[in-house]
Amino acid sequence: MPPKTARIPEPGDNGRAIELLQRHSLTTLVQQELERQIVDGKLAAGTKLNEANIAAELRVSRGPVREAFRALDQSGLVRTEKNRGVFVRQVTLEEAHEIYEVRAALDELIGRLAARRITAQQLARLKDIVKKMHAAARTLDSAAYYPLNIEFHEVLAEASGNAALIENYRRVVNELNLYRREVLARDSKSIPISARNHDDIVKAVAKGDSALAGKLLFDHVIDGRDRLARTLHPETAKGKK
Amino acid sequence: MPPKTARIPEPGDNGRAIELLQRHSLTTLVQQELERQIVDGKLAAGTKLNEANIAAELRVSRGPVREAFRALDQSGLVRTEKNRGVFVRQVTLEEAHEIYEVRAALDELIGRLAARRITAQQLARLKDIVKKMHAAARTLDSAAYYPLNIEFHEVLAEASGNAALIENYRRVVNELNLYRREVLARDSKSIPISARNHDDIVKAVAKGDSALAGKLLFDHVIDGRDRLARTLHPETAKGKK
DNA sequence: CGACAAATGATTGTTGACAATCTACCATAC
DNA sequence: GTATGGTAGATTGTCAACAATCATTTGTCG
Repeated sequence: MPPKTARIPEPGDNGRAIELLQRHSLTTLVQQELERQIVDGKLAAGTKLNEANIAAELRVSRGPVREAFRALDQSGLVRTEKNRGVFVRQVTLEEAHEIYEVRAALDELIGRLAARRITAQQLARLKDIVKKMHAAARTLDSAAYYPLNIEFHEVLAEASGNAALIENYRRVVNELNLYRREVLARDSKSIPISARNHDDIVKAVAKGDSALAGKLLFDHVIDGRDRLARTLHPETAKGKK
Repeated sequence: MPPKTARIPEPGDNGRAIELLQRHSLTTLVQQELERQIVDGKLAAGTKLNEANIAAELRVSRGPVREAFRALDQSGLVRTEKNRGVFVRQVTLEEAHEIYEVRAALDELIGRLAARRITAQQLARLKDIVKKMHAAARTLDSAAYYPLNIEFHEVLAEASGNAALIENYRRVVNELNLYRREVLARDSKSIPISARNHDDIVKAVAKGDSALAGKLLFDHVIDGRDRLARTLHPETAKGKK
């Protein structure tokens, strides 16, 4: 009589690789590739995406490309015009203004939850990132600062322990990248301010002060938005309520 | 050199109807139809969606159906398993718990913004809805109360004046409908509490008290979540922090 | 010379067919 | 009787061809 030979493939198996290959269809691969190129800025905002060309480049037929377009449309990275094609989404100043508010609300929740749930390991990572941030701030090195900023908020989001929140946060940040990309380097003056903000946020989270961490993050995002807006349009910014 | 003959069709045209027909491709129509059926509950959570069957029912080929699936997948209404098909998404208790928190954060922002920007007309609509709510609450008529509740929050969202926020709000609420649908009628006891909440919210918005309106809405959503959770799982709820 | 109209080329929208994969059932061996 | 292996049917993944629509150019008329 054979004993229970229920074979559960242990993780670390090569079954891991098999599973990945099985889950990825051409549609998802095309989607990921296009998303990468858009977020990285290799496909500039407003660029027209030609189905046939992309299909030829990626060596697939138009079907998977079209399906990937629908997914990207829904996630806000491209906009579709019937019989005209799909274009990398242009985010106007007004839209970005609105999206920043949404991000602020999400980040506020991230702060509140992270203050309660963050692990010692995650907190150590944050402190390490902040340390590097101050180094970059001293030389106003925006090229070094920018990825640190991304990473800081990403770690914080993960520390919230809320998968739905993380997902929404990432989508919104992706949309904002479409707006922010072109104007990154211009805003080096505000780096020291931003770096100090992160200091305070880490302290609040470390203390477990949920309300304070939330409020600091909300204000941090809104301040960043307004600094960026002033950098882009110095004349119109001051009168804005 | 292209002569700038930018022809702008004036609004109020009959071009309005034409424009709608021009914008809707089969893919978008299929997407809207499926979304309607899912949110209405005609397609129960977990249902397998057969490409060929749906294509036959809607008298289109499989292509547009597949594209609609990708869009619905990205918006969280269905989940896709490679070579197995797409299924109406099942939202577990834990996921719903998380999504409710995201909704609470979005609603908090809605409250803050609406308190500043709401028009007299919108405020009148809210008061009218609340009046009807109290009528439904007196008889614990959950069938009448539910659509009023939807409408109340929809009007409030529009009053926020933030298109990106409204969009995110609707997506999250759509996801929650997948969870809430099955258990609506059970929770009639908490209707009076919910109705009083709406009273307070309207007052805060009318006063223009941004912070209070936000806090009331946040708590309102979280309270609703917890009441629903207690109704579903009376035993596990009390120990929850 | 400029404006309108028709035709041409390019691109998207849709469809049906083929290939790959999974599910269910049945036969066979122990 | 249970378990293993294989086969048949159904379903999804991908592709290429056809139809519809849009953009551009060319030609004609005023």
